[in-house]
Amino acid sequence: MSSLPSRPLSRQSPRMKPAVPRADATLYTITELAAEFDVTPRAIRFYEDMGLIAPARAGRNRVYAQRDRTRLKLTLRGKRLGLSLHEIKQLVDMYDSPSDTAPQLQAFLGVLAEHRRQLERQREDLEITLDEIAQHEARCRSLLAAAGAAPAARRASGRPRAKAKAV
Amino acid sequence: MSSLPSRPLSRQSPRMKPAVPRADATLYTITELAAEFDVTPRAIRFYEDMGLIAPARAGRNRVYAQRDRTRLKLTLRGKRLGLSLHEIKQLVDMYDSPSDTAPQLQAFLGVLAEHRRQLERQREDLEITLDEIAQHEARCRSLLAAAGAAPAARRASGRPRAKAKAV
DNA sequence: ATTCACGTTTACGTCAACGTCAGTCTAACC
DNA sequence: GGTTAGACTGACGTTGACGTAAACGTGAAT
Repeated sequence: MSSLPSRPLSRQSPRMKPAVPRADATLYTITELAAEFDVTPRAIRFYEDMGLIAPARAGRNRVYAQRDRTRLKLTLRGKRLGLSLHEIKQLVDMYDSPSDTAPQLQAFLGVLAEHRRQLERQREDLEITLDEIAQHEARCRSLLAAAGAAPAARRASGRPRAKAKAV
Repeated sequence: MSSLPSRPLSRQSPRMKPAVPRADATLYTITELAAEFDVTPRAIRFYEDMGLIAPARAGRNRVYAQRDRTRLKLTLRGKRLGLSLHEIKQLVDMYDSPSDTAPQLQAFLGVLAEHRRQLERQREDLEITLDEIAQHEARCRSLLAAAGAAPAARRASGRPRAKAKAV
């Protein structure tokens, strides 16, 4: 009944550029994707429930094409940015929606602008935080150097060399 | 019983550099901070429960000094970066902990390095996403321009000018 | 024929991060 | 002196994002 190819649903040959580059027909099972992106199948199914992915089916089983893989990738990237699944959906839905009417396009621009504002603020926060972390690291290292040079009780704990280079 | 000054717990004068710049003694109530940072008092109390802030008390009431205000600020910045309150605590705790012993400093460096890795990856994700958003915006605008120029039904909807400049 | 090894659905559990009440206290103002 | 305005302490509710367990199906290997 099912049309699933026996085992190697995804051919192991990694990059086999076809002569005619028609939309890469490589398919994946849910556990393959889960392993590749280091998430649980449960999470992937959950993203499907939330409308983020919509894989095809072979009988009961889910079959993921490149498009689905991409959407999953975008989803996880969004997660790393701290976006909610709802926000992520707003974004990934635009990636492959035709959306031709003017009002729709206007709405899209609105959403995009909002996300851009948020992400740009995040970028500021990020730079500041990374700067501060660098400062703390420098301070720690200089303290370690001072503590490692002064006391009589000197041990070979860790590496002897570590030149603190303040930023 | 309480030593709370009657009303203006926080003097409205914004920047009154004292001749002797001793650690800015300005104090804040919880609602003042809540208003300033646009969060609820409940959230601030929750952060206290999580060990992120530890304001002094005047009787039963919380009194926030500059140090507390700073930690709250750092907390909210961490939130915008998508960090958990636990992660945030790790970071802000380092901001004002003396921590002199070598093992402690080593541990700190480890935590800092980990956070830095995470944030640097996040920065990559951020740049990519912002790029993609810019592309989408450009595409939307060009579509709007094309749709606005062609059809007979032409409206004065929005601004007529908007030159899409692809990245 | 049975046993895996995966995959599926359904349902309930959990954890973080608060929101939302309810009841209380207290300083202040009329 | 009564009331009103903030602040406080529980305690329970909620939402998002899954984890976990149960019960079942199914092709492949032994």
